Amino acid sequence: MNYWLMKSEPDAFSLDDLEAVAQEPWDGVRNYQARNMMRDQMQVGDRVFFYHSNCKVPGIVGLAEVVREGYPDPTAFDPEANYYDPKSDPDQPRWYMVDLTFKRRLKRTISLQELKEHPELADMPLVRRGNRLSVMPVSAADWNFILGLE
DNA sequence: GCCAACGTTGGC
DNA sequence: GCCAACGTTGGC
Repeated sequence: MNYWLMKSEPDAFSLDDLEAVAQEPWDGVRNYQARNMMRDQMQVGDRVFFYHSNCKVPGIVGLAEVVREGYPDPTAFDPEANYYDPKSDPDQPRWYMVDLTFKRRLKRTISLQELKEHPELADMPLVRRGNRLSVMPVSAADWNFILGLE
């Protein structure tokens, strides 16, 4: 089993939104590194930190789980969709996604600021300057350490 | 293949 | 709203 952190802007899709649905296709990711992780590495049962970005207090707000492994993102083929990519061919899809489900909300938000205060987490891509990946791996040690902060 | 221009992300 | 960091695009 692997651990991940996935970012979402709460104005667009929040943890509450995830809780309200049985299963959510994580469509719209248009970054190759993130695509590779979703397509090649994420497995059913993997645990996910759900992170709110671009908001008042950015941080980890809850836990999710992968319930469907990587498959082609259909929004890339839809000219009406926000994330339409004419270069993604259904016969050779460029973009992939996974499905997530809500597990639970954290008792409190573990903010980015707080995460940065712990030297134990200094190697996390999340706390590195300029990091923009919306999907990133989390080590088991970091996963457990962060849950211990809750 | 280089790199300038441009668009996006996301913390602050 | 600002702007630094980064990815992508496209001319050459």
